[in-house]
Amino acid sequence: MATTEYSISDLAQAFTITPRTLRFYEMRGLITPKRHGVSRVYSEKDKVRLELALRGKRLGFSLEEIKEIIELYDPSQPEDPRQLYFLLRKLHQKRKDLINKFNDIRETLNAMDIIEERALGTLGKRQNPRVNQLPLDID
Amino acid sequence: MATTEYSISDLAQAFTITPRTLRFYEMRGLITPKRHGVSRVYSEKDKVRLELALRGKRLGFSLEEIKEIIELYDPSQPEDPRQLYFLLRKLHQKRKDLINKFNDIRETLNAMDIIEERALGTLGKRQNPRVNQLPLDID
DNA sequence: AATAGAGTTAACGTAAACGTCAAGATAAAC
DNA sequence: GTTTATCTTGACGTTTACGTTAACTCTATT
Repeated sequence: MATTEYSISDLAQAFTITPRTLRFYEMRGLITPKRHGVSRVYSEKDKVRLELALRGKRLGFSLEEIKEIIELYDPSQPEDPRQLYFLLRKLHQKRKDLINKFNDIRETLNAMDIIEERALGTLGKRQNPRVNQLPLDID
Repeated sequence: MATTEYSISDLAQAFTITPRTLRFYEMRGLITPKRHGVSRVYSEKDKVRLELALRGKRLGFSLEEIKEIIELYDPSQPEDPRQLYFLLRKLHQKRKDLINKFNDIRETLNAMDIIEERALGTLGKRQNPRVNQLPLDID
């Protein structure tokens, strides 16, 4: 397996962010690439963490919250059951956060449906109500 | 009907924000309460707009984006069909934004499921996989 | 050997979204 | 009629999440 590695500008281009963002995320402890001499070398795992970070950002999480979420993904499984239980509790907490956001989305979409119907009504048109508001493959 | 009205601190307490936030949102054009003398008086409609704003904030929208969303809700229906079509296009755009966020949530939840299963596996437990990750009353 | 290209740290700048005084107006309560 | 509470408008401060030079280093050519 060809353990792929990336330079800072590789990742920056791939995700249309700037190198500065990657250095900043590193400063905040989100990603910690190894170094080749002084230059940063990003692994596939680092890339995954970056993806997670950017998803979190799109959802409005702070970098601190994102760091907590990312740390859940750490494949270095702890042996200590207490740490595992701690992980599970954190997991459930973050799941709640996400479900709350999901509900916010749903309510906003519902309200938008009403607006659309009203607008369509004013336009004198008619159409099948409440369709395609969410992708249907929810699970 | 008892057209309910609210003071700035009424709304602040109700939503656990500060008056400063309400004044700031007004400055940015999100809410425009009428005045009793010099004091702000918030209507039921203003309250609704505030709820929308806070939902948008929880989802990570900027105040500018939130303003756009809120304006969609304006019950003063335009007569001009071109404006209505414009409204409909905007509506679809915002829906897309929301659906993107929804997909981000779903992917994060899926990844969390995997982590949980791994942790439970390490704990030597077993359980019904992939349940209760989202509220079931999606529509 | 000089030049270009990509990387580095350090430091200051900035936009967004408020927080935090300060100083005054106003209305209600005593 | 004066304290008390609540409001107002500035105006400056703060945190987050980067942007933007600046000054250097290090290979990699040419």
